[in-house]
Amino acid sequence: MSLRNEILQVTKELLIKEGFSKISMRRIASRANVTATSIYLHFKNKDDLLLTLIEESIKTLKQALQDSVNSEYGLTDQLRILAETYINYALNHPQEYEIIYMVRPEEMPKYPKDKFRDVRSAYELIADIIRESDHHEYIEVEDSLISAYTFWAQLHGVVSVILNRRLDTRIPQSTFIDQSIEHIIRGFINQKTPA
Amino acid sequence: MSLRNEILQVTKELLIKEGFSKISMRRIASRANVTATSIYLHFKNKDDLLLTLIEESIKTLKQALQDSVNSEYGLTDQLRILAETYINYALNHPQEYEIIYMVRPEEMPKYPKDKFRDVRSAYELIADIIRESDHHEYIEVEDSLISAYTFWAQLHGVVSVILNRRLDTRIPQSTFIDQSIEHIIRGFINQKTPA
DNA sequence: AGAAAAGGTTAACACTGTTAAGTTACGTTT
DNA sequence: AAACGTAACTTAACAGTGTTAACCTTTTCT
Repeated sequence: MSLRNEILQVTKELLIKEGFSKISMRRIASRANVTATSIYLHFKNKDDLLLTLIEESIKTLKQALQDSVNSEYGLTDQLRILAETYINYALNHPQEYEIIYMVRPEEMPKYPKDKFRDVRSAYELIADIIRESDHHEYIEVEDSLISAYTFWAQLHGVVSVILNRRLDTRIPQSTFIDQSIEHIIRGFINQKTPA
Repeated sequence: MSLRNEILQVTKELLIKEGFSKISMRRIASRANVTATSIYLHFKNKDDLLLTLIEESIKTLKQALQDSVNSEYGLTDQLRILAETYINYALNHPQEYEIIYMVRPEEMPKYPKDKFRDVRSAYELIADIIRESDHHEYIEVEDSLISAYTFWAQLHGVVSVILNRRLDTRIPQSTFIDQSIEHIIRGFINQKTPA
Protein backbone atom coordinates (compact mmCIF):
# COMPACT_ATOMS: atom_id res chain seq x y z
CA MET A 1 0.00 0.00 0.00
CA SER A 2 1.21 3.49 -0.80
CA LEU A 3 2.17 5.69 2.10
CA ARG A 4 -0.54 8.12 1.15
CA ASN A 5 -3.22 5.48 1.63
CA GLU A 6 -1.49 4.21 4.73
CA ILE A 7 -1.67 7.69 6.22
CA LEU A 8 -5.33 8.02 5.32
CA GLN A 9 -6.22 4.73 6.92
CA VAL A 10 -4.18 5.34 10.03
CA THR A 11 -5.75 8.76 10.43
CA LYS A 12 -9.20 7.29 10.08
CA GLU A 13 -8.46 4.62 12.67
CA LEU A 14 -7.05 7.19 15.06
CA LEU A 15 -10.08 9.35 14.51
CA ILE A 16 -12.50 6.54 15.20
CA LYS A 17 -10.60 5.19 18.17
CA GLU A 18 -9.57 8.36 19.93
CA GLY A 19 -11.63 11.14 18.44
CA PHE A 20 -11.00 14.39 16.72
CA SER A 21 -9.17 16.23 19.48
CA LYS A 22 -6.53 13.54 19.94
CA ILE A 23 -5.28 13.73 16.37
CA SER A 24 -1.88 15.20 15.68
CA MET A 25 0.48 14.94 12.76
CA ARG A 26 3.14 13.30 14.88
CA ARG A 27 0.75 10.70 16.25
CA ILE A 28 -0.48 9.84 12.79
CA ALA A 29 3.07 9.63 11.52
CA SER A 30 4.30 7.45 14.34
CA ARG A 31 1.46 4.99 13.80
CA ALA A 32 2.52 4.79 10.15
CA ASN A 33 6.15 4.29 11.18
CA VAL A 34 7.14 7.51 9.54
CA THR A 35 8.09 11.04 10.53
CA ALA A 36 5.51 13.79 10.70
CA THR A 37 7.15 15.69 7.90
CA SER A 38 6.56 12.82 5.50
CA ILE A 39 2.86 13.51 5.66
CA TYR A 40 3.54 16.85 4.06
CA LEU A 41 4.87 15.11 0.98
CA HIS A 42 1.44 13.68 0.36
CA PHE A 43 -0.84 16.33 1.85
CA LYS A 44 -0.50 20.09 1.86
CA ASN A 45 -1.23 20.28 5.58
CA LYS A 46 -3.44 18.88 8.30
CA ASP A 47 -6.59 20.42 6.88
CA ASP A 48 -5.86 18.92 3.50
CA LEU A 49 -5.49 15.52 5.07
CA LEU A 50 -8.75 15.84 6.93
CA LEU A 51 -10.56 17.19 3.89
CA THR A 52 -9.50 14.16 1.91
CA LEU A 53 -10.92 12.01 4.64
CA ILE A 54 -14.11 14.02 4.59
CA GLU A 55 -14.51 13.44 0.89
CA GLU A 56 -14.26 9.73 1.45
CA SER A 57 -16.85 9.84 4.19
CA ILE A 58 -19.18 11.89 2.05
CA LYS A 59 -18.84 9.32 -0.66
CA THR A 60 -19.86 6.43 1.60
CA LEU A 61 -22.74 8.43 3.07
CA LYS A 62 -23.89 9.24 -0.43
CA GLN A 63 -23.63 5.61 -1.41
CA ALA A 64 -25.64 4.49 1.60
CA LEU A 65 -28.37 6.96 0.72
CA GLN A 66 -28.28 5.93 -2.91
CA ASP A 67 -28.60 2.28 -1.97
CA SER A 68 -31.68 2.99 0.10
CA VAL A 69 -33.51 4.42 -2.89
CA ASN A 70 -36.15 2.20 -4.41
CA SER A 71 -38.64 3.48 -6.96
CA GLU A 72 -41.27 1.11 -5.64
CA TYR A 73 -41.66 3.08 -2.44
CA GLY A 74 -44.08 5.94 -2.21
CA LEU A 75 -42.56 9.31 -1.42
CA THR A 76 -43.30 9.30 2.31
CA ASP A 77 -41.94 5.78 2.70
CA GLN A 78 -38.91 6.71 0.66
CA LEU A 79 -38.28 9.78 2.77
CA ARG A 80 -38.69 7.76 5.93
CA ILE A 81 -36.14 5.22 4.74
CA LEU A 82 -33.74 7.95 3.65
CA ALA A 83 -34.05 9.53 7.06
CA GLU A 84 -33.36 6.25 8.81
CA THR A 85 -30.40 5.56 6.57
CA TYR A 86 -28.97 8.99 7.19
CA ILE A 87 -29.33 8.79 10.94
CA ASN A 88 -27.96 5.25 11.05
CA TYR A 89 -24.94 6.24 9.05
CA ALA A 90 -24.24 9.15 11.36
CA LEU A 91 -24.61 7.11 14.54
CA ASN A 92 -22.50 4.26 13.18
CA HIS A 93 -19.74 6.55 11.90
CA PRO A 94 -19.84 9.36 14.44
CA GLN A 95 -16.28 10.60 14.01
CA GLU A 96 -16.53 10.58 10.25
CA TYR A 97 -19.86 12.33 10.39
CA GLU A 98 -18.42 14.84 12.77
CA ILE A 99 -15.55 15.91 10.59
CA ILE A 100 -17.91 16.31 7.66
CA TYR A 101 -19.53 19.17 9.54
CA MET A 102 -16.63 20.30 11.65
CA VAL A 103 -14.43 21.76 8.99
CA ARG A 104 -15.65 25.15 7.91
CA PRO A 105 -14.91 26.91 4.64
CA GLU A 106 -13.93 30.22 6.22
CA GLU A 107 -11.42 28.52 8.46
CA MET A 108 -9.55 27.09 5.51
CA PRO A 109 -9.63 29.79 2.88
CA LYS A 110 -6.80 28.21 0.94
CA TYR A 111 -9.09 25.50 -0.37
CA PRO A 112 -10.97 25.57 -3.65
CA LYS A 113 -14.67 26.06 -3.27
CA ASP A 114 -15.49 23.03 -5.39
CA LYS A 115 -14.32 20.79 -2.57
CA PHE A 116 -17.08 22.22 -0.46
CA ARG A 117 -19.52 21.96 -3.30
CA ASP A 118 -18.69 18.26 -3.26
CA VAL A 119 -19.65 18.09 0.35
CA ARG A 120 -22.96 19.66 -0.48
CA SER A 121 -23.70 17.40 -3.38
CA ALA A 122 -24.93 14.63 -1.10
CA TYR A 123 -28.05 16.66 -0.50
CA GLU A 124 -28.76 17.18 -4.16
CA LEU A 125 -29.45 13.48 -4.11
CA ILE A 126 -32.29 14.06 -1.70
CA ALA A 127 -33.50 16.91 -3.87
CA ASP A 128 -33.52 14.63 -6.90
CA ILE A 129 -35.56 12.04 -5.08
CA ILE A 130 -38.14 14.57 -4.05
CA ARG A 131 -38.22 16.05 -7.53
CA GLU A 132 -38.45 12.78 -9.40
CA SER A 133 -41.03 11.05 -7.28
CA ASP A 134 -44.68 11.23 -8.19
CA HIS A 135 -46.52 13.86 -6.25
CA HIS A 136 -49.65 11.91 -5.55
CA GLU A 137 -49.30 11.97 -1.82
CA TYR A 138 -50.22 15.57 -1.05
CA ILE A 139 -46.67 16.61 -0.51
CA GLU A 140 -45.30 20.11 -0.38
CA VAL A 141 -42.59 20.30 -2.98
CA GLU A 142 -42.88 23.77 -4.47
CA ASP A 143 -39.13 23.96 -4.55
CA SER A 144 -37.55 20.55 -4.27
CA LEU A 145 -34.07 21.91 -3.63
CA ILE A 146 -35.18 23.96 -0.67
CA SER A 147 -37.30 21.09 0.57
CA ALA A 148 -34.31 18.79 0.37
CA TYR A 149 -32.26 21.23 2.38
CA THR A 150 -34.85 21.64 5.10
CA PHE A 151 -35.21 17.87 5.19
CA TRP A 152 -31.49 17.42 5.55
CA ALA A 153 -31.10 20.25 8.05
CA GLN A 154 -33.68 18.67 10.30
CA LEU A 155 -31.97 15.30 10.08
CA HIS A 156 -28.70 16.91 10.90
CA GLY A 157 -30.26 18.54 13.91
CA VAL A 158 -31.49 15.22 15.24
CA VAL A 159 -28.12 13.58 14.71
CA SER A 160 -26.33 16.55 16.17
CA VAL A 161 -28.29 16.45 19.40
CA ILE A 162 -27.46 12.79 19.88
CA LEU A 163 -23.80 12.97 18.90
CA ASN A 164 -23.21 16.02 21.04
CA ARG A 165 -24.72 14.20 24.00
CA ARG A 166 -27.36 16.82 24.43
CA LEU A 167 -30.31 14.47 24.59
CA ASP A 168 -32.06 14.42 27.91
CA THR A 169 -31.22 11.21 29.71
CA ARG A 170 -34.90 10.66 30.45
CA ILE A 171 -35.62 10.28 26.74
CA PRO A 172 -34.76 6.98 25.07
CA GLN A 173 -32.71 7.60 21.98
CA SER A 174 -34.80 5.36 19.76
CA THR A 175 -38.00 7.10 20.81
CA PHE A 176 -36.44 10.43 20.06
CA ILE A 177 -35.31 9.28 16.63
CA ASP A 178 -38.66 7.74 15.72
CA GLN A 179 -40.63 10.74 16.81
CA SER A 180 -38.28 13.14 15.08
CA ILE A 181 -38.58 11.25 11.82
CA GLU A 182 -42.34 11.30 12.09
CA HIS A 183 -42.33 15.04 12.75
CA ILE A 184 -40.00 15.68 9.84
CA ILE A 185 -41.98 13.58 7.39
CA ARG A 186 -45.22 15.13 8.52
CA GLY A 187 -43.73 18.54 7.84
CA PHE A 188 -43.74 17.64 4.19
CA ILE A 189 -47.35 16.63 4.04
CA ASN A 190 -50.04 19.10 3.12
CA GLN A 191 -52.85 19.76 5.49
CA LYS A 192 -55.29 18.75 2.77
CA THR A 193 -57.43 15.76 3.59
CA PRO A 194 -56.09 12.63 1.93
CA ALA A 195 -58.41 11.03 -0.61
CA MET B 1 -13.97 45.52 37.27
CA SER B 2 -12.53 42.31 38.63
CA LEU B 3 -9.94 40.52 36.58
CA ARG B 4 -12.20 37.53 36.35
CA ASN B 5 -14.86 39.55 34.60
CA GLU B 6 -12.25 41.32 32.53
CA ILE B 7 -11.00 37.97 31.30
CA LEU B 8 -14.51 36.82 30.49
CA GLN B 9 -15.27 39.93 28.51
CA VAL B 10 -11.98 39.92 26.64
CA THR B 11 -12.47 36.26 25.77
CA LYS B 12 -15.93 36.97 24.48
CA GLU B 13 -14.68 39.85 22.35
CA LEU B 14 -11.86 37.75 20.97
CA LEU B 15 -14.29 34.98 20.23
CA ILE B 16 -16.66 37.26 18.38
CA LYS B 17 -13.97 39.14 16.51
CA GLU B 18 -11.62 36.34 15.56
CA GLY B 19 -13.51 33.13 16.10
CA PHE B 20 -13.03 29.99 18.07
CA SER B 21 -9.82 28.75 16.52
CA LYS B 22 -7.86 31.95 17.18
CA ILE B 23 -8.34 31.85 20.92
CA SER B 24 -5.40 31.09 23.14
CA MET B 25 -4.70 31.68 26.79
CA ARG B 26 -1.76 33.93 26.00
CA ARG B 27 -3.76 36.06 23.59
CA ILE B 28 -6.57 36.45 26.09
CA ALA B 29 -4.09 37.33 28.78
CA SER B 30 -2.24 39.86 26.70
CA ARG B 31 -5.47 41.63 25.80
CA ALA B 32 -6.23 41.86 29.50
CA ASN B 33 -2.69 43.16 30.21
CA VAL B 34 -1.92 40.16 32.28
CA THR B 35 0.12 36.98 32.05
CA ALA B 36 -1.45 33.75 30.84
CA THR B 37 -0.86 32.08 34.16
CA SER B 38 -3.05 34.62 35.88
CA ILE B 39 -6.07 33.19 34.12
CA TYR B 40 -5.49 29.98 36.03
CA LEU B 41 -6.05 31.83 39.27
CA HIS B 42 -9.63 32.46 38.22
CA PHE B 43 -10.40 29.46 36.02
CA LYS B 44 -9.31 25.88 36.33
CA ASN B 45 -8.26 25.72 32.71
CA LYS B 46 -9.26 26.79 29.23
CA ASP B 47 -12.31 24.53 29.14
CA ASP B 48 -13.50 25.95 32.41
CA LEU B 49 -13.19 29.45 31.02
CA LEU B 50 -15.14 28.54 27.92
CA LEU B 51 -17.77 26.68 29.91
CA THR B 52 -18.35 29.77 32.00
CA LEU B 53 -18.85 31.72 28.81
CA ILE B 54 -21.23 29.07 27.54
CA GLU B 55 -23.32 29.37 30.66
CA GLU B 56 -23.64 33.09 30.11
CA SER B 57 -24.68 32.57 26.51
CA ILE B 58 -27.21 29.98 27.50
CA LYS B 59 -28.63 32.42 29.98
CA THR B 60 -29.17 35.14 27.39
CA LEU B 61 -30.61 32.66 24.90
CA LYS B 62 -32.96 31.43 27.56
CA GLN B 63 -33.94 34.98 28.38
CA ALA B 64 -34.62 35.80 24.75
CA LEU B 65 -36.86 32.77 24.46
CA GLN B 66 -38.60 33.61 27.70
CA ASP B 67 -39.24 37.15 26.52
CA SER B 68 -40.89 35.91 23.38
CA VAL B 69 -43.48 33.97 25.32
CA ASN B 70 -46.92 35.49 25.44
CA SER B 71 -49.92 33.57 26.67
CA GLU B 72 -52.17 35.39 24.23
CA TYR B 73 -50.69 33.54 21.29
CA GLY B 74 -52.06 30.22 20.15
CA LEU B 75 -49.67 27.31 20.26
CA THR B 76 -48.70 27.37 16.60
CA ASP B 77 -48.10 31.11 16.67
CA GLN B 78 -46.15 30.74 19.87
CA LEU B 79 -44.01 27.99 18.40
CA ARG B 80 -43.41 30.05 15.29
CA ILE B 81 -42.25 32.99 17.35
CA LEU B 82 -40.05 30.79 19.52
CA ALA B 83 -38.50 29.37 16.39
CA GLU B 84 -37.83 32.81 14.96
CA THR B 85 -36.37 33.99 18.24
CA TYR B 86 -34.13 30.99 18.49
CA ILE B 87 -32.83 31.31 14.95
CA ASN B 88 -32.34 35.04 15.28
CA TYR B 89 -30.36 34.62 18.44
CA ALA B 90 -28.11 32.04 16.81
CA LEU B 91 -27.49 34.13 13.71
CA ASN B 92 -26.85 37.28 15.71
CA HIS B 93 -24.50 35.56 18.17
CA PRO B 94 -22.88 32.94 15.98
CA GLN B 95 -19.71 32.46 18.00
CA GLU B 96 -21.58 32.25 21.25
CA TYR B 97 -24.05 29.84 19.75
CA GLU B 98 -21.22 27.82 18.37
CA ILE B 99 -19.45 27.27 21.65
CA ILE B 100 -22.71 26.24 23.25
CA TYR B 101 -22.69 23.20 21.01
CA MET B 102 -18.99 22.81 20.43
CA VAL B 103 -17.91 21.71 23.84
CA ARG B 104 -18.72 18.07 24.41
CA PRO B 105 -19.14 16.37 27.77
CA GLU B 106 -16.87 13.42 26.97
CA GLU B 107 -14.08 15.74 25.96
CA MET B 108 -14.06 17.37 29.35
CA PRO B 109 -14.68 14.57 31.81
CA LYS B 110 -13.38 16.64 34.71
CA TYR B 111 -16.55 18.71 34.76
CA PRO B 112 -19.57 18.05 36.86
CA LYS B 113 -22.55 16.81 34.94
CA ASP B 114 -24.84 19.46 36.32
CA LYS B 115 -23.07 22.05 34.22
CA PHE B 116 -24.26 20.21 31.16
CA ARG B 117 -27.67 19.77 32.62
CA ASP B 118 -27.74 23.56 32.80
CA VAL B 119 -26.98 23.73 29.14
CA ARG B 120 -29.90 21.48 28.47
CA SER B 121 -32.31 23.35 30.65
CA ALA B 122 -33.01 25.91 27.94
CA TYR B 123 -35.02 23.30 26.15
CA GLU B 124 -37.12 22.47 29.14
CA LEU B 125 -38.51 25.92 28.64
CA ILE B 126 -39.82 24.87 25.26
CA ALA B 127 -41.22 21.73 26.81
CA ASP B 128 -43.01 23.81 29.40
CA ILE B 129 -44.58 25.99 26.76
CA ILE B 130 -45.84 23.01 24.83
CA ARG B 131 -47.11 21.37 27.99
CA GLU B 132 -48.84 24.42 29.41
CA SER B 133 -50.53 25.63 26.29
CA ASP B 134 -54.06 24.61 25.49
CA HIS B 135 -54.23 21.74 23.10
CA HIS B 136 -57.10 22.96 21.01
CA GLU B 137 -55.15 23.20 17.79
CA TYR B 138 -54.81 19.57 16.86
CA ILE B 139 -51.25 19.37 18.03
CA GLU B 140 -49.23 16.23 18.63
CA VAL B 141 -48.01 16.45 22.18
CA GLU B 142 -48.18 12.94 23.57
CA ASP B 143 -44.90 13.59 25.31
CA SER B 144 -44.16 17.26 25.56
CA LEU B 145 -40.55 16.74 26.60
CA ILE B 146 -39.77 14.65 23.54
CA SER B 147 -41.70 17.07 21.39
CA ALA B 148 -39.67 19.93 22.76
CA TYR B 149 -36.48 18.11 21.96
CA THR B 150 -37.47 17.29 18.41
CA PHE B 151 -38.54 20.89 17.99
CA TRP B 152 -35.22 22.15 19.25
CA ALA B 153 -33.19 19.59 17.33
CA GLN B 154 -34.80 20.69 14.10
CA LEU B 155 -34.13 24.33 14.88
CA HIS B 156 -30.56 23.51 15.68
CA GLY B 157 -30.27 21.72 12.35
CA VAL B 158 -31.46 24.78 10.47
CA VAL B 159 -29.10 27.07 12.34
CA SER B 160 -26.26 24.64 11.95
CA VAL B 161 -26.58 24.47 8.19
CA ILE B 162 -26.44 28.25 7.95
CA LEU B 163 -23.63 28.80 10.44
CA ASN B 164 -21.52 26.04 8.91
CA ARG B 165 -21.94 27.64 5.51
CA ARG B 166 -23.49 24.53 4.10
CA LEU B 167 -26.49 26.21 2.54
CA ASP B 168 -26.58 26.07 -1.23
CA THR B 169 -25.76 29.49 -2.61
CA ARG B 170 -28.76 29.28 -4.91
CA ILE B 171 -31.09 29.30 -1.93
CA PRO B 172 -31.80 32.62 -0.22
CA GLN B 173 -31.21 32.30 3.49
CA SER B 174 -34.49 33.91 4.46
CA THR B 175 -36.45 31.59 2.19
CA PHE B 176 -34.70 28.64 3.72
CA ILE B 177 -35.47 29.83 7.22
CA ASP B 178 -39.12 30.57 6.50
CA GLN B 179 -39.73 27.27 4.79
CA SER B 180 -37.91 25.36 7.51
CA ILE B 181 -40.00 26.95 10.20
CA GLU B 182 -43.16 26.10 8.31
CA HIS B 183 -42.05 22.51 7.93
CA ILE B 184 -41.15 22.22 11.58
CA ILE B 185 -44.42 23.73 12.80
CA ARG B 186 -46.41 21.57 10.43
CA GLY B 187 -44.65 18.53 11.88
CA PHE B 188 -46.48 19.22 15.11
CA ILE B 189 -49.91 19.43 13.61
CA ASN B 190 -52.07 16.38 13.38
CA GLN B 191 -53.33 15.22 10.03
CA LYS B 192 -56.86 15.54 11.28
CA THR B 193 -59.02 17.97 9.40
CA PRO B 194 -59.28 21.24 11.32
CA ALA B 195 -62.76 22.12 12.46
C1' DA C 1 2.93 44.13 63.88
C1' DG C 2 2.72 39.46 62.22
C1' DA C 3 0.42 35.78 59.85
C1' DA C 4 -2.36 34.26 56.20
C1' DA C 5 -4.14 34.50 51.94
C1' DA C 6 -4.91 36.46 47.41
C1' DG C 7 -3.10 38.07 43.11
C1' DG C 8 0.43 38.30 40.22
C1' DT C 9 4.94 36.94 37.84
C1' DT C 10 8.90 34.16 35.44
C1' DA C 11 10.62 29.95 33.74
C1' DA C 12 9.90 25.70 32.21
C1' DC C 13 7.72 21.22 30.29
C1' DA C 14 5.68 18.73 26.89
C1' DC C 15 3.09 19.30 23.30
C1' DT C 16 1.28 21.34 18.59
C1' DG C 17 1.58 22.46 13.02
C1' DT C 18 4.85 23.61 9.78
C1' DT C 19 9.17 24.63 7.09
C1' DA C 20 14.09 24.54 5.46
C1' DA C 21 17.75 21.92 4.58
C1' DG C 22 19.95 17.65 4.06
C1' DT C 23 20.19 12.60 2.93
C1' DT C 24 19.18 8.39 0.60
C1' DA C 25 17.46 5.57 -3.04
C1' DC C 26 15.76 4.75 -7.50
C1' DG C 27 14.78 5.28 -12.45
C1' DT C 28 16.02 7.51 -16.88
C1' DT C 29 19.00 9.26 -20.18
C1' DT C 30 23.34 9.56 -22.34
C1' DA D 1 28.27 1.80 -16.85
C1' DA D 2 28.11 6.81 -15.41
C1' DA D 3 25.68 10.83 -14.60
C1' DC D 4 21.64 13.15 -13.70
C1' DG D 5 17.17 14.16 -11.75
C1' DT D 6 13.74 13.41 -8.80
C1' DA D 7 10.96 11.37 -5.38
C1' DA D 8 10.72 9.84 -0.60
C1' DC D 9 12.18 10.47 3.64
C1' DT D 10 14.78 12.44 7.74
C1' DT D 11 16.73 15.81 11.21
C1' DA D 12 16.59 20.18 13.28
C1' DA D 13 14.34 24.04 14.14
C1' DC D 14 10.66 27.88 14.73
C1' DA D 15 6.86 29.75 16.72
C1' DG D 16 3.05 28.72 18.97
C1' DT D 17 -0.04 25.96 22.35
C1' DG D 18 -2.05 24.53 27.49
C1' DT D 19 -0.45 23.94 31.91
C1' DT D 20 2.41 23.67 36.26
C1' DA D 21 5.88 24.80 39.91
C1' DA D 22 8.16 28.10 42.26
C1' DC D 23 8.58 32.60 43.61
C1' DC D 24 7.44 37.44 44.73
C1' DT D 25 4.33 41.19 46.22
C1' DT D 26 0.30 43.18 47.98
C1' DT D 27 -3.80 43.13 50.59
C1' DT D 28 -6.62 41.40 54.51
C1' DC D 29 -7.41 39.64 59.05
C1' DT D 30 -6.27 38.74 63.90
